[in-house]
Amino acid sequence: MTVVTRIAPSPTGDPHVGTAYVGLFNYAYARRHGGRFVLRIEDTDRERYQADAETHILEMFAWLGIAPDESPLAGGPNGPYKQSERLEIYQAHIDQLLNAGVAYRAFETEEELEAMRKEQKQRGLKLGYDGRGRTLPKEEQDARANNGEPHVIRLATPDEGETAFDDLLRGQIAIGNDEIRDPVLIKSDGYPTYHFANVVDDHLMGVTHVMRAEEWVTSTPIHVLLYQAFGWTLPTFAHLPLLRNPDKSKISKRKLDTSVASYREQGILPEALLNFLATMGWSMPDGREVFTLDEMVDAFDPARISLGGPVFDLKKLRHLNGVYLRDVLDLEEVARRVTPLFEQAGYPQDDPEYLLDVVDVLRPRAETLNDFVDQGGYFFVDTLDYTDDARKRIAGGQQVLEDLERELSMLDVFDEDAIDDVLEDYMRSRELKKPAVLMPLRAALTGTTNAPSVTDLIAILGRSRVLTRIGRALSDMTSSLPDDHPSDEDAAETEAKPKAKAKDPAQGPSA
RNA sequence: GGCCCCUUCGACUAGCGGUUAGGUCACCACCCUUUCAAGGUGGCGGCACGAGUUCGAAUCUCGUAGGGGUCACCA
Repeated sequence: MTVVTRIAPSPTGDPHVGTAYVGLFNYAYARRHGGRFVLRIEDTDRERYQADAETHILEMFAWLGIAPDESPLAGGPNGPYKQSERLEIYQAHIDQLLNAGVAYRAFETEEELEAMRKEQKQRGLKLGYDGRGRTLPKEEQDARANNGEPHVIRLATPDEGETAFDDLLRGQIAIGNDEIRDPVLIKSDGYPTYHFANVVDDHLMGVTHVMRAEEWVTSTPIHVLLYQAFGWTLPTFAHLPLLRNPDKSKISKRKLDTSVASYREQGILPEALLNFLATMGWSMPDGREVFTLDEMVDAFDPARISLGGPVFDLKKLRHLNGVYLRDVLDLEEVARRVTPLFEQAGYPQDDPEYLLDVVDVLRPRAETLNDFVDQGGYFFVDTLDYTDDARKRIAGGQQVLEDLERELSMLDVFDEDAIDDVLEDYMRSRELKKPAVLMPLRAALTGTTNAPSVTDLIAILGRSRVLTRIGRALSDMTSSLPDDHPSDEDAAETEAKPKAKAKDPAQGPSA
């Protein structure tokens, strides 16, 4: 029997990391066993339905590189893959249960149900539907339904005994039948509930392994009862641990960023997100913590899933992302991915070799793709903004800058050795320490004090840019003497940028 | 609260009767160093508790505690 797994997200909002997580494990299991992975849209809640959510879910999986074998987009032999398009199927199946007397139509109004709960609370009884509608004769049920009276269809569940199932990860789980109230199968709007639709669809789509989040454990007996009512064989159930907020509660967007699109926008790589998610509850047999999707597939064994709810740790995700940026992806690939980001930020890219050099030198400092843009914009502008610190360094090193502007202008070959020689000679001849020379230079070249090696900067920027930037830093300083007050260092910090900007136009004509 | 699941460093985890309880992130220190990183070295830190089984328990059993989930015409 070929393995069939599925992910069944409901289109109710931004695609969730939990969906990606469960999808990943289902995908890995199916692939590992040469089976099929199905994506089914569970859009039976018309209240929470969001029109564009389905597209976003599909896009998310595409971005992650998790390709379903069957989906609304890919199609497949078991479609349609949207529950809203399968209403006739549910209709036919509910009729079976109705005719068999396993399900019944219930006509209680919301007020009635509320009153029932209230009374249960007062009398200290168990909360939940008490099965009062079961006694209504079938003829009467049908008559009232034919009359157009709103109603739901419920499953008549046993009152005694217990319903058990085997969980692949947890062993046998048994729940008393008195815990299972007659659950609604078909809502009054005619749409099926999750309980009903997922059982019917999983069976019809040939799903062999239901791997889903732990929150479903206690309602699994309902599903078991349904499988039994239809006379279908049970799939294997595997309830995955729930991703957690830092406070250990079930992951939620109130406490954590749960949107996959948001991580994408922050410059997180799909490979890194997947790798991170994979380590939430699962581990490689050899202990490796950095591995690809394919490597996970090859090694995937549910027996290695640990059941404690893993806390979603942003810091670790970011670190892993950094590892991918500098150790896993090659330079060209990183450059390729960062190109559109630079362009969106207003730094058109027309020199691939230059970009490669820039990425190479920025890489050790980047945790996300966005870091390249945030930290490396100065490579691509003609007019720099200077931070407050940078201005101080420039102001304190004017002589150095003047000297080096001259020295460098006489240099023919701008390679690292030659640059180093110039700098070394200069420092030696003036008996200056490295920081005294390099920091003003770094500030003049980048507008900031946090940047790569000065030698690298000079080599990458090249003669023309280097001389222009030094010259501009010098003229900028001489025309802004008031900035040199050494006393108001901290207070001026937030003003630094606007000030620098305000002054630029004044120097502008040459640019 | 009832029911169900879970429990190894702060976080993610390895371990599946005999280990000085290992690794990763974070944190700290040192090294490297030209700033910021990256990198290197070292450190801090854990088997929730109590019984039992056993020659021997992080590993098996049972209790207790703690955490989580679930009790909808949402999934």
